Amino acid sequence: MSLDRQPTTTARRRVTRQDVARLAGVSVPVVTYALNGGPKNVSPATRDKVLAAVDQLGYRPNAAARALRRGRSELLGIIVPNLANPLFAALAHEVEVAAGSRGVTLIVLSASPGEVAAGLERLAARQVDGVLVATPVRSGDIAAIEVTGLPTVLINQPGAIEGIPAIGVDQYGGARLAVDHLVAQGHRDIAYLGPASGDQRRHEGWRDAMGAAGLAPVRVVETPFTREGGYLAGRTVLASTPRPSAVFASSDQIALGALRAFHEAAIDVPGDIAVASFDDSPDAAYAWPPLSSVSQPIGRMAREAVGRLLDGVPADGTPFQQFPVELVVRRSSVREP
Amino acid sequence: MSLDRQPTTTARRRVTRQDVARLAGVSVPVVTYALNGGPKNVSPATRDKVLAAVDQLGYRPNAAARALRRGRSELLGIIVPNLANPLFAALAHEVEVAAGSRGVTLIVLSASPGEVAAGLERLAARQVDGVLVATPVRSGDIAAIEVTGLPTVLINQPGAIEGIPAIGVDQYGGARLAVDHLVAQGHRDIAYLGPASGDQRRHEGWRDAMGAAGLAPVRVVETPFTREGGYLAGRTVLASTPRPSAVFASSDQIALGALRAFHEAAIDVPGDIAVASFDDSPDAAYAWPPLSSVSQPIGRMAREAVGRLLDGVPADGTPFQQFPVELVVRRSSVREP
DNA sequence: CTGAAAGCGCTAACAC
DNA sequence: GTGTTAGCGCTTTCAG
Repeated sequence: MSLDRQPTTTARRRVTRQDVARLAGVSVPVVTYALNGGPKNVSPATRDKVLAAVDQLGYRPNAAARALRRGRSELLGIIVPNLANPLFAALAHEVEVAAGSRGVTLIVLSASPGEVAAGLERLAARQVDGVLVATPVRSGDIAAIEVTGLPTVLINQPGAIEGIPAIGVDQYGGARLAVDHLVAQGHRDIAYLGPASGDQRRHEGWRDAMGAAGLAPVRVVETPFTREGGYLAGRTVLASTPRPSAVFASSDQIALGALRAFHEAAIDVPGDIAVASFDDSPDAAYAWPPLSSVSQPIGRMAREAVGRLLDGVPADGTPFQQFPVELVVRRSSVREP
Repeated sequence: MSLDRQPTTTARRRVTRQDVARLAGVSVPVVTYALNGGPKNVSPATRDKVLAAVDQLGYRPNAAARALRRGRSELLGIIVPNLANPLFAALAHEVEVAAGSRGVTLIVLSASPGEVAAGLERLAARQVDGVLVATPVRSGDIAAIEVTGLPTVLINQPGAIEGIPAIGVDQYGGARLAVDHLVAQGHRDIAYLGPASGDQRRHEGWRDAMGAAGLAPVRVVETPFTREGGYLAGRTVLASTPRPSAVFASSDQIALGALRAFHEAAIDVPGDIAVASFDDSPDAAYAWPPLSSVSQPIGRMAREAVGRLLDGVPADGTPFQQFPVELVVRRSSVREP
């Protein structure tokens, strides 16, 4: 008899729509209508009563129940290679903000290229409404995307793959921009630091920019997109004879690593070696010297991706939605910035 | 009559335990038992049948339904001030990995100090099993933590607050470590760069280290924990007369900004000004010169936090679980590293 | 404008 | 070892 007492001031345990309905003196569905602006209208008076009850009880709707019933979770997932990489941290941050402003919550998953499919499975089980994949996908992952049936947008990839929509920049054009700039600074011997096999548009951009300037694209130092890799690549560059007068690093992380190698060897940048790179991640401006880098409009891309995932792909949408890049010139590539 | 046909090879739309049970020729609960190692045992033969059916249909359990039923979501939340800050990116990454290895998924929320309570509400609505709060909490947030009733662990805070358990390092001791080191290098005039009002243990550590060395702790340049703030603080330091011979930056981000200001003014580090800082975030080692910094065992703290959230606080646990810090000495504070 | 009833997919008693 | 039953909290027909 004392079991179903309802406290009048504060909530004790889990408060449900039941409790709110009881306190407001209405039925459960009416609470839904009032709260959701639901499928039905509610008289202002009832609405106020409900809202008051919600307030008084500290009622908080149960997202799991709602997701189960509606089949949508208001959850978005993002798969990144590594959140500790400033570029992906910035991307995740922008996506989180964009999603949050629409009442949607973000799940972050770290997954290296081999783990993308597994990540998609986990997100699908979570009933997310859509997924943003920033880890480079392999062919097997495309199958996983299709199997899960999740709305998916690729980002930070060379382009759309087998019909999966993608958002990104013209990586080839961006790389040419950077290398053209180095050429314009008078450099004739420009090394490429980065991945060189597979679908590497930045590598191709370097190669063609060199070719277009009548230069031989022969200096390639292969390295993954990491600071550590960049450091080793930088040392390799220093060990080569003759030393190139400039390097194009295919990511800021690589450039940062190379910069460290150059500093340790007391090589002046840009005096002895000029450096340009790609991504313009937040740390590029605070490197020393500040890095000239090809900037991607991460914020805009994040908002667009969230929009596409939540509102559906525009019917007339091209599979690959391309955003403009811009070369931000800083000290690392010019004497007088 | 053709409506309930079940495809024999691949799943078409949403596959449920129903479908699996039907195909395996068992009842629904048995599927649960087999999949979960459930409350009941299942004969190996049945188990195999079930697993085969799961495989064949591409069945994926619905996490929303499970969460609704069990009252646990296998979801953890983390609230950070800004994911774009490398320290918090590293923290979130470690937490994600630790959670993932236990089958738990991570929700990331960016929230500045004023938004923590709102973030907690959102996470509570999501039925998360626990929350890690890395954004500095204010008194009002404690109430929110209590109202939501969520298992919460504070991290990156001065200590436990009003009984909310916390994980972290001895910020005061870490700061003293860094400043003592600068003193040992012969510096007598060491400026403090960072927040100085409120509960700022790092500031106190600097002050007391100075006092212990018989030096006057008079040089304070207030700045928030950002690169931009550090840059301005660095310029302020350069404008002061006489110029201090060393600075203790209360975070790496501040140090990075100051470093930039010093470079722009062609001030040699550590020759003209030595620098030491706090956090040892991933970018500290790749700054130039590499930053001497007080290192926090982020990975260990992340794993511990996840453990506490998932397994409950050990009964004998102290409210503030302290991890050791370590000063990593790099070039920024010594002539010969 | 409001209410009664059904069910989303899963798990946990409780039988058999 | 396996099946039956009930219900988590919410939304949605469908009646009134």
